[in-house]
Amino acid sequence: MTKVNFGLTANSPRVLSEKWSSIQESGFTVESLGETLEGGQSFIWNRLQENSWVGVIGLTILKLRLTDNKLLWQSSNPQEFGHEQVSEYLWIDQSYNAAINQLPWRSDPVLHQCMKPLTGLRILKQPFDEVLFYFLLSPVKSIPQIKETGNQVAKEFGENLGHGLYSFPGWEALSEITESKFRELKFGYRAKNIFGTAQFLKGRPDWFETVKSMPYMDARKEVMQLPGVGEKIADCVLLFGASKMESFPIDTWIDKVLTNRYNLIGWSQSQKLDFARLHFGKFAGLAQQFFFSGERLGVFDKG
DNA sequence: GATCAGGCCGAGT
DNA sequence: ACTCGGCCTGAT
Repeated sequence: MTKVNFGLTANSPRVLSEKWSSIQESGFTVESLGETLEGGQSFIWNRLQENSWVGVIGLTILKLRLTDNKLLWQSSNPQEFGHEQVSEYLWIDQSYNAAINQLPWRSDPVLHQCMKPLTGLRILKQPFDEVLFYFLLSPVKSIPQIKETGNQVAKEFGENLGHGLYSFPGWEALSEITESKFRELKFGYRAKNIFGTAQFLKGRPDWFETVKSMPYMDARKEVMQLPGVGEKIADCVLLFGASKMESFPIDTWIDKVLTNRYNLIGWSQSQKLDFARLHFGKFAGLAQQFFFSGERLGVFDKG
């Protein structure tokens, strides 16, 4: 295996290990890992090759590679972010299989059709604060645009980790930045939401942990008090950042699936949401991710 | 140059 | 409770 040199000095705490560590039977395929990392739930992953990716989680650079059904990883900080943290981040444990088992794919051909080509697709367990930031940036923007804007903020205000990689600055740092500065960074009308949220979070260091510990509906109500957070973004943030698997974000793609594939023509948004929660159950968010990736990959176009 | 995006919010029905 | 237009910016 080639040594991966990310340009860090030898005594840096964030130097990458030379060897790859491996996780057997991860359940991922190249397709499902790619969609998990790049399919709109996270904006910090970059594909290096067809089967390898690099991303920044907290202050850790993580590199992933899938070969021969084996998942390989390298962490820049294996003491703090090692096997256990990688497994948790990627939802590699038995609870994933249990979640898949609870989805109604056996009696739902639409869902089953989406799941088949994406075996192993996960909901990532990302840092809550970072997910909130990225999804506040997301309205009416494409994935590449969100990635680029977020990356610029990390570059300007985050920590330089080497290799052109930067950490998410955190809300404490963001709260020191003016709205007009955000507008210079092309946030557009999202600038006032990021600014307002940063001001709200200032002096509330426990807010994220508190919300995470709340039941889904309470947490949803709490998150929706933030400026720029409506139902859709609240559900994204809770699903991807707080492991609230009941969350079922309905964006335009999912709306299309519900309308066209489940024939909910003429149903209101709240009726569609009721249907989804009832039909898909407590892992509705996982079903949502299969739909999102399935629609993106065009599984419905093939008849 | 117009129009429209992976949404939110406030105003009006 | 639901519909509508405005909002920044960038891509067609």
